[in-house]
Amino acid sequence: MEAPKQEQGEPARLPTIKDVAGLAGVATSTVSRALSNPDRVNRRTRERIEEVAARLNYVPSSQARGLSSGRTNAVAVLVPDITNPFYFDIIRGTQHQLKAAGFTQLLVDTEESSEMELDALHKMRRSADGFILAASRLTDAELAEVSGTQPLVTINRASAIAPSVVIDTPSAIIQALEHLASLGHQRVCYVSGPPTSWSNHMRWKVFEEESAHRGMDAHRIGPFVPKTTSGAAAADAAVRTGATACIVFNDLLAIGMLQRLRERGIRVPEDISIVGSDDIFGADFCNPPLTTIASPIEQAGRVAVSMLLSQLNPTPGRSSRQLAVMPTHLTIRASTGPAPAQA
Amino acid sequence: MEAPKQEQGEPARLPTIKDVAGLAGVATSTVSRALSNPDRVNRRTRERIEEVAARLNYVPSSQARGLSSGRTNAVAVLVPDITNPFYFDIIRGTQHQLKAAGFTQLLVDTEESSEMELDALHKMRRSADGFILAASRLTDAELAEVSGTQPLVTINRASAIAPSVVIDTPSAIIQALEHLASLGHQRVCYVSGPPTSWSNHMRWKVFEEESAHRGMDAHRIGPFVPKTTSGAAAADAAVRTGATACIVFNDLLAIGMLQRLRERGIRVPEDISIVGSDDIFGADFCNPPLTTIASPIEQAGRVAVSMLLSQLNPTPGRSSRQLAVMPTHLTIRASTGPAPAQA
DNA sequence: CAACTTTTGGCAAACGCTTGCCACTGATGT
DNA sequence: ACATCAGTGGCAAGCGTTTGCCAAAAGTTG
Repeated sequence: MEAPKQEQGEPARLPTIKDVAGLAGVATSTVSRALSNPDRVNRRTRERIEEVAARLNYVPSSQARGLSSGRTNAVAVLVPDITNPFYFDIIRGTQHQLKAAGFTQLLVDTEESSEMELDALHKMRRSADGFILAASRLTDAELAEVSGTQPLVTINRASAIAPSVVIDTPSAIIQALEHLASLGHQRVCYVSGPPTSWSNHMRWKVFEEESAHRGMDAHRIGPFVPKTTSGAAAADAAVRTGATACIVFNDLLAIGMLQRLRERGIRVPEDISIVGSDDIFGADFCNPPLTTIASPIEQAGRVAVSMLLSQLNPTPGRSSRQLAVMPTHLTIRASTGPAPAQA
Repeated sequence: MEAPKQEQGEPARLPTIKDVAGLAGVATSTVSRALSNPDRVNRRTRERIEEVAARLNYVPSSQARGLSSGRTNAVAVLVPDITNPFYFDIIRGTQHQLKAAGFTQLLVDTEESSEMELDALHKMRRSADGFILAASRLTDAELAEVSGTQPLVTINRASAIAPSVVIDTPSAIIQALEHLASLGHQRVCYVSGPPTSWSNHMRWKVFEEESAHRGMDAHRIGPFVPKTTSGAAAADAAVRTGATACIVFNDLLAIGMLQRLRERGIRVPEDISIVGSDDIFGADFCNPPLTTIASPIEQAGRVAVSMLLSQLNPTPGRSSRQLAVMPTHLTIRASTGPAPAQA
């Protein structure tokens, strides 16, 4: 494949603010202001400058801009696992909102590791104006330290320390248990995810309390890596508890369980009911379609961006919001059904 | 939520190369070289500098670096639809490889629009060293123009113009038709995707040729927006052609069709066989699991990055590769089966 | 019309780094 | 002993913006 390398004859130097200034007959400072601070300059001048800029196809260098202004117009979004559809939804949300605000999104996969998370936070502190931490794996202390240094907002990780947007887990778990109770389930099991996950912790806590409150028999298994591949182990463990219904840390794991149960000939929902969480892509068309705790994840991403941005340039009047709670609702599909008759 | 705003007392100016130079007793230029061009400096000096840098927790400003060196160490990845799992796989691949090479990934959603694509290409030409265009919607002319200006590689869009990595579509379609033929299908249908998609174009071309070659009766329907929501229309149209088997532009659409067919009580594969394309997340657990044309998409992303990087700093010896073809294979699951007996 | 106050635009100093060029030091070759 | 040279390190000129400060111009007021 020796395709001809087409070389550019002209190095085609990109036009700079200087070129614009020259052609418009003003100083570079005026061009700078005309473009980023329009009121600071006479309308006529501004229009002339804009015209020249457009003609030259001028695009300011974000590098230079960042260097002199101290702002980068970029926000880093840190997710534990870029592979997980759940985060895709968040990424979609942040991407959308950031773009709307003229910001660039820097996507980072922290691979479920708090070290990588800290490292990224540190390495990028110069290249991003702020951070969005999705499902942070940081300890409270670490979070506090980082939060003191740079603007950030967390998703699915509440703390008094940093602004955060969280899913209304308690309500979700309660809804799910209510649903299961109404189907006659008595022996229920929580299938847990990563031990470092705050939301996993929350879910179990509420699960435990609420099932006790309803006089249900609560089990817990795990932790499991929240991937479909861990579903087999989770399914086997779940069956072993004798529970007739499971609430699973997330849909990925739940879908994996579904597959395993099917392999083992255990019918869902006739033999065991499964409730997932997050309503990710695929939850509606797996087999059987998954009953799951749905929440507006993409919107969570958007809200997080809004909170971050209002933190970046604070409106003197009102202080920016410190906590946003996203509503949840149970989406009932075919993976939950009446509890099997007593054996 | 009036949480106390914790203000930083000390502005905590980040250490610069100057600070490091000061403490190490050398000039900034030496620090710069020690850090980015280690051989240019004495080992002892370098070690001292490194020690100081580590102690100060120094991180070079990518902005300043970029400004003076002309390189940004960032690559922009443009995808038509960030919502589509297919691109997630690509993004995963590029992300992984870029990170390994110390590059930052700038993710852009072009929303299936060639205008947005061109715009991004233009606006970001200063902030990225190169571009990866996944399933570009650009015309040949546009692509040629852009390619002349900045380093880029395309994925799933071959052209003599720019380096590209493509999926081996012909082989894939042939395999699929072979599979269908061996199941006794005679009347087959191609369900097409976006008209601006090069790969869609290719698939149909090969489909047409190969089915003619095999004496099969080839139909074509569409174009459809490649999302599950278009599946219903596609399914209805497909049924109407009387075809007993469909090859579908992508899995998203195929999964949507599966759902619709199920609703209509048309059995897959007993009444009609469906072959998807891409083997995205979900293709293995939908109902029925989808027979699909699988290819190493994530790897395609990685290869694209490699090609781009070798284009960025060319090795004098060998010219960088202009085309990479990713192998494909048919993953047979449960959505294809013997053709129904003649009506 | 003088004395102010706004508006508007220019000057030049950063911002933090890279890099071409030069100078110095020892080592090597003759 | 002298010229040469590779290895090191410093100087200073950028890179393309923003922005504080100042001055000229234009508008307002009494």
